Amino acid sequence: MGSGTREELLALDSVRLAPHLLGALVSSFIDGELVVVRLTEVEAYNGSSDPGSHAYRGRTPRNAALFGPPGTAYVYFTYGMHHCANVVCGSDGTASAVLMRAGEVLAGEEAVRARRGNSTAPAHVLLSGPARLAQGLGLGLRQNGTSYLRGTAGEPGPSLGLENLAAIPLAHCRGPRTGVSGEGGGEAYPYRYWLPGEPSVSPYRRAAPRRRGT
DNA sequence: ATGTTGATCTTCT
DNA sequence: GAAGATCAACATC
Repeated sequence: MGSGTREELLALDSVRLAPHLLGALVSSFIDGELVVVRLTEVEAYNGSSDPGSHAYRGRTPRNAALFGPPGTAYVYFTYGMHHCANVVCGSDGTASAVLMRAGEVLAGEEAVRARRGNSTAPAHVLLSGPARLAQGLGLGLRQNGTSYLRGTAGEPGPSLGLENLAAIPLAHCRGPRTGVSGEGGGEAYPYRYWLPGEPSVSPYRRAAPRRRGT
């Protein structure tokens, strides 16, 4: 039996790891700003066997970081303007990952507000959504492929952290993933996990097909 | 509170 | 050419 160390937990596949990430602390030290966030909502994506995963159709230049070792950050650019960030997990090469969807600011709220361009909104909406969370943490393609596991211990320069994973998951809920349409959506893949009663958890929205542009 | 739409661009078909 | 692991603004109730 594992004793629940961070490395042991990150070696689990995404669906098993996800609940252990609820309540965990993600930190970034980027552009001289330290931000610490407590995760309240995540979604699991299970690699090549999961129609909702970016790795479902194999490895591409964009998703290469998904195939890296556990603890790798997979950050991607989408909708022409947003970034979203994952924690890669499972056996090396399985492309299993957990998307960070929402969190609560514990430190660095000023930096988060500056990055989000929002000095007035209530704190709980600042990091409510995957693109908001990534933006608040300052995550972009520069962090894609870097590791959450290398603490900086004196090293200058950008770095990420991931601490305080739950050895025993906190009480949580789960349900269908947000924003995933087609086969990977709906009740067939109830891989969204969240902490009940957290104001930062975004309401569930079924993936809505967009109307064709002109 | 809930629903609709434009923005904007990379990736894959 | 179309869709996409989204968000913010706006319309309507």
